[in-house]
Amino acid sequence: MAKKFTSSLSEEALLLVAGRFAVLGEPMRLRLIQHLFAGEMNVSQLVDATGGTQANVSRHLHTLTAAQIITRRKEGLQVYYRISDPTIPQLCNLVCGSMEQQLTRQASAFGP
Amino acid sequence: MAKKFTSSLSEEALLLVAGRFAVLGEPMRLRLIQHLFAGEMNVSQLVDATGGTQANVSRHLHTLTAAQIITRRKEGLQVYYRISDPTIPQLCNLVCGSMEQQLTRQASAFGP
DNA sequence: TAACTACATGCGTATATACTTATATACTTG
DNA sequence: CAAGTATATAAGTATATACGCATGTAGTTA
Repeated sequence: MAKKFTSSLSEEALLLVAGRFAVLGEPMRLRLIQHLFAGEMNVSQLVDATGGTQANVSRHLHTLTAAQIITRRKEGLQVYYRISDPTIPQLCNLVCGSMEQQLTRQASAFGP
Repeated sequence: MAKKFTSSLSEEALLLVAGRFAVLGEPMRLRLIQHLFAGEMNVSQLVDATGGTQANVSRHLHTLTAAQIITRRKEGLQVYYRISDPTIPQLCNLVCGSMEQQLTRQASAFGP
């Protein structure tokens, strides 16, 4: 059984969890993740898809890889990345739904 | 039906989602959230519980309130905060479980 | 081997933000 | 009203990090 965050956690574990949230807290990284939901892509494809510079995309991919959110697969000259952590889509959808609900509720405060 | 992050999202929505992750990406804020899982607490109690300064705790509580993760209830001289977004515990536990699994897998790479 | 392509990385700069100190505000009580 | 308490905020500093530019490295092809 997995240890639950809600029932007290060591400071060290808390820092790890915060680190993971922080990794997901950058728009460019989230953009990369979003594109990777469609399936495996190489760096050039991600550069085109996101409109970022090659250097910046590469760096963020490194960060995501270090966080074990995505994995690297080298094929000749290209490097393909894909999402390796199955909780990432759940996580994103959970947040997305929560945000939508918040905004809907706020919007309804201005009328029916 | 809530819009899913996994099926393409507007840039604006993506920024909002990133912002929420970023809010959860600070250790002190996560520490406050963790203590609030036990129930409603006022600022002084949170200062004691976390060991932070009053000013810093107050600022982070403001950030969490702005993100609609917690709500403020003023009672006389004290201000009580509590978690208002029900997805927060789910979110934290999801990440926590994922981290644990990662580390367990890594640990097992060093032998049985 | 030379030239080329895809990706990674070192370094500098700009910017965001966490934290501290000091002070302000809001409420209570004498 | 004065003094005290709980919380918020303003201003300054320190630090982290995202980004751009330049360059390095790995692999391919001529």
